[in-house]
Amino acid sequence: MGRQPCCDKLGVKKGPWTAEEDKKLINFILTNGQCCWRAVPKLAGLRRCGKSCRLRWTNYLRPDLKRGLLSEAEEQLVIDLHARLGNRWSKIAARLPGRTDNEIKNHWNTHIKKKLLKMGVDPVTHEPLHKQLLSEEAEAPSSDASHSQESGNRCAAENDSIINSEANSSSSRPPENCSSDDSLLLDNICKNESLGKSMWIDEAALVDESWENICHVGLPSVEENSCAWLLDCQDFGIHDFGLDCFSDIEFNVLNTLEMGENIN
DNA sequence: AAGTTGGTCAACCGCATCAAC
DNA sequence: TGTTGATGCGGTTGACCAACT
Repeated sequence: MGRQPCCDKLGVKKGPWTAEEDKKLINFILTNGQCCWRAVPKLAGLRRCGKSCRLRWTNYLRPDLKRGLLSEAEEQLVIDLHARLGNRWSKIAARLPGRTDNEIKNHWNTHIKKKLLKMGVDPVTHEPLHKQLLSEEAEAPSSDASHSQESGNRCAAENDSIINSEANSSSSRPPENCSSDDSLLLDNICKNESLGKSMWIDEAALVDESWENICHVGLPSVEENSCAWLLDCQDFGIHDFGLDCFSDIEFNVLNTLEMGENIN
């Protein structure tokens, strides 16, 4: 016998989350921590699938999430990482603090893809389109689509080792074999300190760090990302969760939120 | 003003992998 | 050690909104 099913399909609610459901989920996770998603809906009093709860938390409710469009530097980083990793959005997201795989995937499909096409770059292979046309002409016609996918995967596999070795290195020094594109990227990253830091940090460390902030510190320091954090709080209604670690300033923001909720 | 189209993004679906039994 | 469920991930869908006709 294996485990119990994650949720009985009967009576499970689907569709958009209400503010009330969000509150219940946040309250539960802040109180009990992030464990065993199967049990979360029941314990939190939600008629949702555990999977749905996890998704809602990781993609929308996590306090360390950034909001708004990706910056130029972030976008450039996504493009570079996509060239290395392919469509492995979770890996890419792990290197952009405060961004989710879903968010990056959406941004890629709606913005970056078009941008690259406009620039004459194939968003799948990251090769110039004219160059690709020439190589496709030279190849057998049956190998086109599968080839680009395959080469993308191969590229991703090759780059796994690159990325892993980067991650294992605690130094902020770039890899010695980086291309001119990489150098350009690094310039962008260096302009954005937080990005620069995250670029070389191990993924697990990133996750742990963000969770440490929530569980033990309560809030990031005022200097670091205070605006982003306060904006996040607006989405939460954290004052309802019995946390006493917020300053008056933050409560002012939360009052604003409350007004918004009353409208809903 | 009403209808249509296109863009955006939250959420769902299904598959792969891992781990519990 | 095989089976089965949990979890994570990428792909896809659909609701909502703004721009356009």
